[in-house]
Amino acid sequence: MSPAAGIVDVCAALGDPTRWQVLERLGSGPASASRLATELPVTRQAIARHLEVLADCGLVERERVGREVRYRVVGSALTTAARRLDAMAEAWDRRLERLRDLAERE
Amino acid sequence: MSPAAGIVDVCAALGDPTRWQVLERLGSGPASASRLATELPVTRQAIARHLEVLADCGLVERERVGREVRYRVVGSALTTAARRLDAMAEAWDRRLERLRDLAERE
DNA sequence: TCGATGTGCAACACGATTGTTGCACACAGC
DNA sequence: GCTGTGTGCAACAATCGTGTTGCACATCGA
Repeated sequence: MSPAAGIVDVCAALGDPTRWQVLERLGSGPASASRLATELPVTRQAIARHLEVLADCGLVERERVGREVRYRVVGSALTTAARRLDAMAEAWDRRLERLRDLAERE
Repeated sequence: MSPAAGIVDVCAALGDPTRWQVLERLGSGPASASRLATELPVTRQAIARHLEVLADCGLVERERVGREVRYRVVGSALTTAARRLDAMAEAWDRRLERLRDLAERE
């Protein structure tokens, strides 16, 4: 149960401000890379790479619509990540509290 | 309610495998940078910087014990981050579902 | 057919990260 | 006082990440 696999990649993806801008924009409705580029202060190519990162770790989904590629947020991926983090926090808290109890018993 | 402040930094901190090793080790009990360096395959200085990153976003706490500095995991910080992510995921899901309903009504 | 729009790929610049080594300093214990 | 251990700081190398420009190609629509 060590690294919980993809959680590191998800966190790395969420560790960039521009990707948060992309995600929050997609949270209000699907859009293509070109569309996003008109609304955010970065070029389409930069956004395309951010979208690739987000898609690689499952935070967004691609969907071809004619000649354009539309991206949508995958809320469940974020929910899963949140649950994993919460479970780890709880486990750590329990272990440390047990240590504290042991120390105080002597 | 845009970037939720420190969540980006927390995620960035969690986006590095070595920092996960440090966190998981600290999850089994507090330790100093030198101690961690003997258990992980990186130098003390590298670990010290990772600990600084983790401390800056509240994921670990420093505590001086004599001449050494002990670090402990702060589970509540991780829990807070998890709750924020979960809340965002839920908000996005709700908004997208409302969009879907609107589209299907016409 | 032709132009406009959307995408894909490559090269490049630049700063940030990550890791190292080396040295200086503080302090606990002999 | 001296040695060992823990910390702090600085310099350095190498890689990665982010963003840019430029160009080629596909496709929708007039």
